[in-house]
Amino acid sequence: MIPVRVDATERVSQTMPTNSSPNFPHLTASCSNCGLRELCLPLGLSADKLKRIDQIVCARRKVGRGEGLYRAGDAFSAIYAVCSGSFKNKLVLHDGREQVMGFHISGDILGIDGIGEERHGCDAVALEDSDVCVIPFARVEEISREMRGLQHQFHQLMSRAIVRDYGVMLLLNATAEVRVAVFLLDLCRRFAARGYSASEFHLRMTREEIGSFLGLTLETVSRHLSRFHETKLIAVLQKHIHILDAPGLKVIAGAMN
Amino acid sequence: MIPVRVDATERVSQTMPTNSSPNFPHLTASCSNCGLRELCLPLGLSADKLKRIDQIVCARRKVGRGEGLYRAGDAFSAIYAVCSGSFKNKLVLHDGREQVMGFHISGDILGIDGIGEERHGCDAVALEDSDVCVIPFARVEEISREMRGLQHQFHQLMSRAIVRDYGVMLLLNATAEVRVAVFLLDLCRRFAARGYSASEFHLRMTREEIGSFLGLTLETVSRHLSRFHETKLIAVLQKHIHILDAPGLKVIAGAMN
DNA sequence: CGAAATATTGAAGTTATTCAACTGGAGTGG
DNA sequence: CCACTCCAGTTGAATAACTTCAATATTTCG
Repeated sequence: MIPVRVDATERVSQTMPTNSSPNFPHLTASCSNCGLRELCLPLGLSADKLKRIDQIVCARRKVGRGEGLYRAGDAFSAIYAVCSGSFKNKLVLHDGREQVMGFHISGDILGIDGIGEERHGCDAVALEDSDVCVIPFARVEEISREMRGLQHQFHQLMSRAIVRDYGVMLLLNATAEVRVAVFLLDLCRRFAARGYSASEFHLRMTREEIGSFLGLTLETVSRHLSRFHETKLIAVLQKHIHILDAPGLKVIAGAMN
Repeated sequence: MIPVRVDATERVSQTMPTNSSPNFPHLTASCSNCGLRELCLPLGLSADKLKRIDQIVCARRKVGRGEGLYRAGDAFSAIYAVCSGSFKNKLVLHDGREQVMGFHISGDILGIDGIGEERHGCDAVALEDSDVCVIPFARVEEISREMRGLQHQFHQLMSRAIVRDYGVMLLLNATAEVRVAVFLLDLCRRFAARGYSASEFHLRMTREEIGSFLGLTLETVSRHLSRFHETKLIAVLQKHIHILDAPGLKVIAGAMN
């Protein structure tokens, strides 16, 4: 099935898909029928193993735009798989400023930062109306003890989160131009992996949130987006982004690693 | 037992301790007798459970100063617990520059970034002659399936690595002065947790390596160390650091979170 | 519709980097 | 043992990059 370009607003606000395209998760809280299984926790598990972990998801939960899924300090009991929509992970600093630690879209797992201290280490806030699968962590550990496939998959998932963080650290030592370029390309890559258009998308986050994540001011983000627009690397219209010259962006981003 | 101030050179070059102080790991590759068990993988496990995981460590390995424990791209098969000495984790960028991702001392676990892709994601290089316990990862998973205590401990360890990375990301958005202050205080804290002096220590890494880690140039690191020296927050003599006014440093560092 | 939030753009100011000169130790070999 | 060299570190001056402050435009949402 060839992924078709779908308007971002349509795409993400559609909570009840009418087909079984891999782009759209079923509403049922069952991994074996979920369109996201190749991106999410069950990645790489065979069909019969999938059946066994269907019981891992305890419930679906809707989170409205701007609502929190969990907050820093909340007792940790479950991790969450994003089914639809998107989230930011953020920290509120002592002076009230907010630091964005990452953005998450469908297929991503949220909340593993809570395991270490038995409470969540940051806030997860929905950037739009979203759905998550609630996965009680005790159940992950329980089934992991019985199924080495799931156990290993979960370990890989945590390890990859660490490697991703390495990437963020690298990013934070690059110039503002490089940071913005890498940010855009990273979004492209993630959308593409989900069958969405990699060349055109809606930013669900504000310039301020992007800036916070990239360690820049919102003005700097805006300026570099404008510059990319001027140099015809992208077309920006508010939150609509159209990638016109991905190779060109990659040249800029390539200055990093 | 009150931790006594030990000269850093003495402390770290001493490979065969003569007592059973918690400061010094025994040479035997057995967790139940290891002085680091409260900092390392076995943290929180009861004595009888400790016995069961004694088999988890496969061997000890010595790594000479400047030698690599593993390199980015190496096939992943084991994680490592630092017994003595210290390491840097680094990435070599396409242009040959080196990016330091972190520093690790005794009790720290190295290599978990390799789980996700089955190969190591960065280089681990000894900053001085060091010893590690080699822990085959297959054995970690195997014993984890049988012992929920170890399983949970390992999950917490990975989760904490992620939270630590959050801290690094925060740090990289702070001013150079704050970064250097936080770096020093973090070293203090980690040394103190191991029973070493928190107020006086030897830096095993160069200014360039500190700068790389903190996202600063070596000159900027040097300048801020000098400024802290001038303002009597610390006394610097080459790689010897004496913390004179930890509260003062904390005030500066506090500007972060 | 109107208020509040978000985004853009310019100018001035601050901070860290770059380039460069110099100092001091550690290690080497005569 | 001393001279030599190399590497690490310090310090200064000029430059570049990002931030801050400010004004204005645009959009979103109640």
